[in-house]
Amino acid sequence: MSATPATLSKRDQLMTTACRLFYRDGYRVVGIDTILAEAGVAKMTLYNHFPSKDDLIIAALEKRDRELRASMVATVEAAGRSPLKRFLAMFDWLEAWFASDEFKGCAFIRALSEYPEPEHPIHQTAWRHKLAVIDMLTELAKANGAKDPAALANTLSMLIDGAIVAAHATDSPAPCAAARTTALSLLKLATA
Amino acid sequence: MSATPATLSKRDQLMTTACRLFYRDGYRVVGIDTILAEAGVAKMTLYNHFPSKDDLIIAALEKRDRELRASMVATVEAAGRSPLKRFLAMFDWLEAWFASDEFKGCAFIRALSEYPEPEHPIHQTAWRHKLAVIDMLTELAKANGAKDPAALANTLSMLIDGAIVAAHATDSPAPCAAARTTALSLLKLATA
DNA sequence: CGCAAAATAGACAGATCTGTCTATTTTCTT
DNA sequence: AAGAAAATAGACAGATCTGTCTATTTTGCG
Repeated sequence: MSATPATLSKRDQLMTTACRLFYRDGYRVVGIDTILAEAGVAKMTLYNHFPSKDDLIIAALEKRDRELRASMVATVEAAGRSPLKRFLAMFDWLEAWFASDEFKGCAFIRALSEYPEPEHPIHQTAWRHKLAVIDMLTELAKANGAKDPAALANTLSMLIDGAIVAAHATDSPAPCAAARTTALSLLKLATA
Repeated sequence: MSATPATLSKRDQLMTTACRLFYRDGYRVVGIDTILAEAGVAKMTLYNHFPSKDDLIIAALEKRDRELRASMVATVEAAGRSPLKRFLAMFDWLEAWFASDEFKGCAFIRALSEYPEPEHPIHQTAWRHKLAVIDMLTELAKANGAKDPAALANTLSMLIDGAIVAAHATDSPAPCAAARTTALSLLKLATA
């Protein structure tokens, strides 16, 4: 059994920096050398851990997926036991994210955009994140008594993605309010 | 007054090819030389018409904006005078687009994604297209008696953007149906 | 301590990119 | 037909990119 190293492993340093730079600037525009310099890691260390830049991008996306969903879950859990409060907590989470300084839209939509071929591994990795979020929304819809939780979750996911795009495009958290109001209306319709 | 040339001007040949390749593959990944070779145009001709690649991208986006909106308007007009039919025609348009072979998501969302800085001219050009579509939706909402047409149009725009992302990610026109159903529900709510 | 594994710096290949320049040819207009 | 404007091919600069290789140093572990 391998002991946990006191300092972050080189692999983790690499992924943390890659995650940040890819999200801030883009996937194609950020070069390997920039990440290496900022992470303080040698090039061969990168290529010992990842076969190619694309694999690093995929690892960064998977890392971000884990972190974002853990953060969503934490916010939902903190909202208590009321299904409606838990449902609305997703939009609190969204609003806080939109208002944060680092917000630059959705890393996964942006990955889908930069790698538009459906067969591309990066494209598929990005979509898996959306599916995982839809699963979360389905659970919330179910807990709120929606008649077709999966259908509602799909629609909510679209609404949220549109809000993210609008918030990014306008550099404003305002679209969250419209999304929240609409989501509430749709939830009422789905339980009526 | 300049006579209209029988053949397409070099500028137009360039923009048509650029538009197609940028949409198919992406903005950063497509090089100038590729566009020039495919368009059959010399490099200096490009730089006599456009100061830089970014300006070509902006011109291509503006061209696509004009074409897409003209196509939307044509579909809406062809739907006749019934405000509801005209409203729903937008989703017919969307569905046909999703089902087309060339469909690769929204060129403007993808431009926002590749140029995530809000100050970037390409970012702003892309957002102007979304604003123009929201204007169209506002008119349709008004004609259908929505109490707050602008608010409904904003929400519909988000829903549509989310549907485009989902259709692109899954390479399937299915998300359009959910968007259409939801749009109808929201329209009813907005007029009640 | 001593060895094996991991990480290092840095050169390197080979390709690609945007944008510039020149000298020549084609095209359009009068 | 003549002159002006537009377009051409192609070389070129200078930067950047991913990925490989080597020789050396650092690190972790028994």
